[in-house]
Amino acid sequence: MIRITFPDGSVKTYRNGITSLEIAEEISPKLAGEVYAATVNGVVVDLSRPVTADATLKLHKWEDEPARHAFWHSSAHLMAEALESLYPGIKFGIGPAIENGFYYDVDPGDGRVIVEDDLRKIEDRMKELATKNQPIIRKEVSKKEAIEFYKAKGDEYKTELINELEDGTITLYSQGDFTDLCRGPHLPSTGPIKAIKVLSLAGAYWRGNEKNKMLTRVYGISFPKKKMLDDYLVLLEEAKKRDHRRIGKELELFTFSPKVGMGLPLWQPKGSEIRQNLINFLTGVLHKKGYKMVTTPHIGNVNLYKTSGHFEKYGQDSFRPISTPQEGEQFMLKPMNCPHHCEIYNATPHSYKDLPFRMAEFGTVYRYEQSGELHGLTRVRSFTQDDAHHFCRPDQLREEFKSIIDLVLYVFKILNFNDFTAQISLRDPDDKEKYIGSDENWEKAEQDIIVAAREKNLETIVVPGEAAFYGPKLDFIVKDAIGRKWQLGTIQVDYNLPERFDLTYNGSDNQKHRPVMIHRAIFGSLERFVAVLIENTAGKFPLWLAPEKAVILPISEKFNDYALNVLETLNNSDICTLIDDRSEKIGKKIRDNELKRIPYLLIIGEKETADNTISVRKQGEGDRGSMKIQEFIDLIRSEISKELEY
RNA sequence: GCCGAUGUAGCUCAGUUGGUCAGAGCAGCUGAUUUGUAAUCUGCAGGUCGGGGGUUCGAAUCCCUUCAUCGGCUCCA
Repeated sequence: MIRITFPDGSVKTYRNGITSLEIAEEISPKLAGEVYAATVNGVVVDLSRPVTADATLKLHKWEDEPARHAFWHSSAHLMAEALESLYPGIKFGIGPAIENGFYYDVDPGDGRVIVEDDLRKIEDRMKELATKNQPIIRKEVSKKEAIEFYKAKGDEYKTELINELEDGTITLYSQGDFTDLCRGPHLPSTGPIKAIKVLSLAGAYWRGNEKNKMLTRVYGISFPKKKMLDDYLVLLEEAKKRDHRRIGKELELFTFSPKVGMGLPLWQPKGSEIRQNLINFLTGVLHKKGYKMVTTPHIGNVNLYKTSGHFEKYGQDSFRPISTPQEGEQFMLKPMNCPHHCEIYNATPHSYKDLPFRMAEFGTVYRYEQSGELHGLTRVRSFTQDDAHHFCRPDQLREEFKSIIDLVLYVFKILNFNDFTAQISLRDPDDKEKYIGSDENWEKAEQDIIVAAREKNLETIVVPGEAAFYGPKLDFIVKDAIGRKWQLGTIQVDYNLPERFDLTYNGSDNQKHRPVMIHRAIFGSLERFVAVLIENTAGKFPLWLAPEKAVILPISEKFNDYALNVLETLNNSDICTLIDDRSEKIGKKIRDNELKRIPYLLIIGEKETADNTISVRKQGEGDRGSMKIQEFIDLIRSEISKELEY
C-alpha cells in the first residue's frame, strides 16, 4: 500500500501501482471526467501513470494550466494522426501545446502543400479519430530504438531531435496507428477531445532558424465541451472588434497610404489629438521629475553611428545612407536618439555634483523593418519614442533605475494598464558575438537591473537573449486584443556607449570619470502605445485623452446660432478640443458608431432649458442636468484632474 | 525576407461553371420631415472590379507579374 497526500493535507492509502485517474475515480466518477493531468511529487505526469511509492498528488482540472497543456498536447498528437492518415508519408517537426491551443509543424513532402481549404478536412478527420477514444500509450525506449523507428519512417526531423536527446530519457506516445516522440504528459485517451477547431496555417522555419527549411504550421484549438469552443470563438470575434486597426479606421485616428509607403503611419486629426494629449501629460510629469527636454534632428552623419556601433550592427539591414552632393558625405535616418543625446552631453563639462543629468525627447526614429513584420501601429517603420537618457555616477545608478521603475508604474497606473509583464532581458550567454562591450560591464549591468527590480519588489521574469546589443534591459510587456505580446516601456543600463562617446564628468577628486547611461522609454513609442490603448479601451478613451470630449446636439434649427455660440466658447476654453458639432445635421438621426465614444452629449434647446444653458448628458452615466457653459467647462476640468490624480 | 490567404464605390459586402455582372446596404449630396443617442421618406451621384501584362470573339471571373493588406515564421536598435 502507498500513502497519497492531497493538496489539502489529507492522506489516504491506496494499492501500489494505482494510477492518478483511478484515484480520481475513487473520489468521484464525476471528478475523473474532469481531470486531465496530475502532479505527483511535484512532477506533472499522465493520469495513466502508475504511482509506485508514497507521494503527494494534485489532480488538475481544466482551470489548471497543466491540464490544458496535456489536453492540447494530446490534441496536437491527434492532429498529427489525422494529418498522417490524410497525407501518407508526411514528416513531423514539433507539435506543442501553446497558450491557447496547439500547433504542429509538418513537412507534407514531395511538392504537396496544405492549403486553407484543407483545414476543414483535417478537422473532420480529427473528430472522427477522437470518437474512437483510443488509449494514449506511453513507452520508454532506448535511443537506438527511437532512431531506428524514425529512420524506418524516413522522418529526418524527429531523427535530428532524438540525436540530441540523452539515452534513457526517451519516450514515445502512441494512439491507434500513430506514434510520436514526446516527453508528455498526455491524456489517458483521445476521447475527452470533443470540440475541435483547426484554425489557421502558417509557415515556420524548422527549429526557428531562417536558414532551415520552412515547414507548414497548422494551428488548432480544442476543448472538452462544444460550448467552450463556441464561447472561445465568440471571444476571438469580440477581440477582433477591439483591434486598433479597425477602431483606428472607424474613428479616423490614423491611416496608411501605399503612396507614402508601407509602415509609415499618417496620424489624422483625432489620432494626433490623442498623441498630443499623451505628450502633454508625460511632459508635465517629466518636468516634475527633473528631466530636461532636448530636440535633435531626424538624420545624423553616418560616422555618428559608426561611433555608437549601430552602423556595424545594423547598417546593412537599415535604410540606406543618404548621400549628399559633397563627396563622401553620408547621413542616415536616425534609428534611435541615443547617439545624438550623447553628443549633447558632451557639449558641456559635467561635475559629479550635476549628475544625474536626465535628458528627454519625443524623438521620431526610422527603422527598416522587414515587410512581413509590419503590423498596424504596433510595428512600423517610423515611430516616435518617448525617449530619455539618464547620465549618472555609478553610485547613483541603482536609485536612478528604481526611480524610473516608479515612473513607469505611475504612468501605467494612470492609464489603467494593470495587465503587464516585467521582463528582465539579458544577454544570450551562448552568443556573445551579438553584443558589444566587455563581459565585466555586462555582468555589472545585468546585476544592477536584477537587484534594482528586486529592491522594488517588482515581479519579473528573466529571459536570456532578449537584451539590446549594448546592454541588458527591463522591459514592460503587454498583450493586445488577441493576445500578441508587445514591448512598451523599457529601461536599459549601458556602460558601453559612454565609453564609445568618451563621456566624462569631473569627480570630487578632480579626475575624469565615466558616467553610466540609462536608456529608458515609458510608452515605448507613441504609435505602439496608442495602439494598445485603443485595444484596452475599445476606443472609449478616458476624458483627458479623448480626442472629442463632447458633441453638441441642437434639437432644432432654431438653436443653431446658439449651438455655434456654445461651440465657439468651448473651443476657446482650451479644454474641449475638436468638439463635434451636429448643427448642420439636424433632422438626421445621429447614428455614427463613433458617437458612442464621445463622452459628453450637450443638448441644446431642450424645452425646460432656460437660455444660456445646455443640457449635459454623459454616455453610460445619464443626465447631468442643465448648466451654464462655464459650469460645464469646470466640470470637465475637474474630471480630467481627477483622472490624472495618482 | 519566407509560408499561406486576401484585394469589387469612403465603409461592409453580393457578383453562380468567363457572356447586359458592374450591384446592395450604410456613409455622401438633393429635397421633404422636426421626432433626444444603432438607423424617417424622396431623388442623385460614387468604381478602368489594387496596378501592369497575357489567354480569349469576350475577363471582376483563368494565367503571369507587381503593389498593398491579413494570419504566422524569422527579425525587432
